[in-house]
Amino acid sequence: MTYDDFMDQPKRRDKAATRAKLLDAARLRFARHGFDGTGVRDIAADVGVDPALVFRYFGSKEQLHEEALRVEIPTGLTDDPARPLTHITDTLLHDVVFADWEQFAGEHPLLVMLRSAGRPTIRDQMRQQLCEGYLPDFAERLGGDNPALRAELVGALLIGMGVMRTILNTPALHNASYEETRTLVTRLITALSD
Amino acid sequence: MTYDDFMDQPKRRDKAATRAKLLDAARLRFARHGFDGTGVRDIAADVGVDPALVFRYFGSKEQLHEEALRVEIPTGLTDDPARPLTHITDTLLHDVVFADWEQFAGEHPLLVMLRSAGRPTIRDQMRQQLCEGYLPDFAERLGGDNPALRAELVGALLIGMGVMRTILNTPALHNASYEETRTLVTRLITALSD
DNA sequence: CATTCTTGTCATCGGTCGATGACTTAGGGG
DNA sequence: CCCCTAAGTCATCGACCGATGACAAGAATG
Repeated sequence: MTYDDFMDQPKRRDKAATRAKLLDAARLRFARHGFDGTGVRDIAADVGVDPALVFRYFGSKEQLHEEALRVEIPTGLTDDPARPLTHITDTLLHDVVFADWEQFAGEHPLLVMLRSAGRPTIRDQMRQQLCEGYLPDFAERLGGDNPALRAELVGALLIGMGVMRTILNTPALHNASYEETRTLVTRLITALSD
Repeated sequence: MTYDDFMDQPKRRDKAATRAKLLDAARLRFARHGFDGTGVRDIAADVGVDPALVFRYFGSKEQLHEEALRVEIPTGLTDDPARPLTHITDTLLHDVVFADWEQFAGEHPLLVMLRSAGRPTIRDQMRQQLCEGYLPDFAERLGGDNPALRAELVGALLIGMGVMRTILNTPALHNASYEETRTLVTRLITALSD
């Protein structure tokens, strides 16, 4: 037992800290088992605290879920209008499909939400993040007729890859390196942006 | 009230018929609200029958779900080895993404399963149908190095389009015609199969 | 009409769920 | 040292869940 563990032993009371711990535990549980598969008692038990605190701090299980899965749209990705689309999709491929989001059990928050897509509120939240956060930047750089549709195809490819790699665990995508996948995806994107 | 309705009135007892009705109702409920969001009481109420019959006929809610969402892999799609991949993806684009599966609330069974992807058994069932039913035929026709990975990219595109169109309801894919989507998808597939 | 098998119903069990409100205890300021 | 506020606990509620087994009623058979 380390010194810090020993200092934590006498259960210091700290609202902000326990709130944060609850959020962390909720992220993991929701990510692994979805909304319906997770109980407030489970989350509270992970933190070692009474389930009633969940409702005191977050109001309801739904609000806890919303706050736990809220994710800031990464800025700085698209602020340079001259940055080519393939660079952006490279980054997204890395962050959405290949990155290890340890706070979300290894998956990107968007994919985590998909696991709870039975709830209409979660579906709406997810569509909003997609349509307002990512797709406009795709469309802006794609050109051609119906750039919105082409942008959604790009989004569909990334979402689908994420689903297959981290939810369904299909073998090829699971074993493929980021590099060899990137070259194929780049080829697809350029084919879409004539 | 028609003559047939009148004949149905005295609740004729017919095991096969009520079993089938339960399966239909289960399909709709599971498709709309997912596994956890559906109760056996709901399904039985749709049919106008006692919930206990679900367990008598199917054993458990899980087995009912499995049987309700079981879907035969369409044969005749890939039995001609000379049939080009783009023809196959055209068909799949039509059947998986654009077709209206009225028995499944308008969605393809694979997408319906995704809504209940919190359950490990359902995930496994879905991966198996994908990896054994569709992807090998893709890989066989794609060529290049790592055809399995390319095949999974094709699958990812279709799955992602289905998710965005019928689960998230993104506007462009929802409003796009099958034809204009098909030309874009064809371009993507050919770019992948050099 | 009586018997018998099948189809459907009823009551209920044990458990889990989200949520509430009253209670206890820790800890810092007077 | 006491006291008051805030952090955490406890008991419990009402609803719903999947599942079981005993029972009633319809249909087939003689």
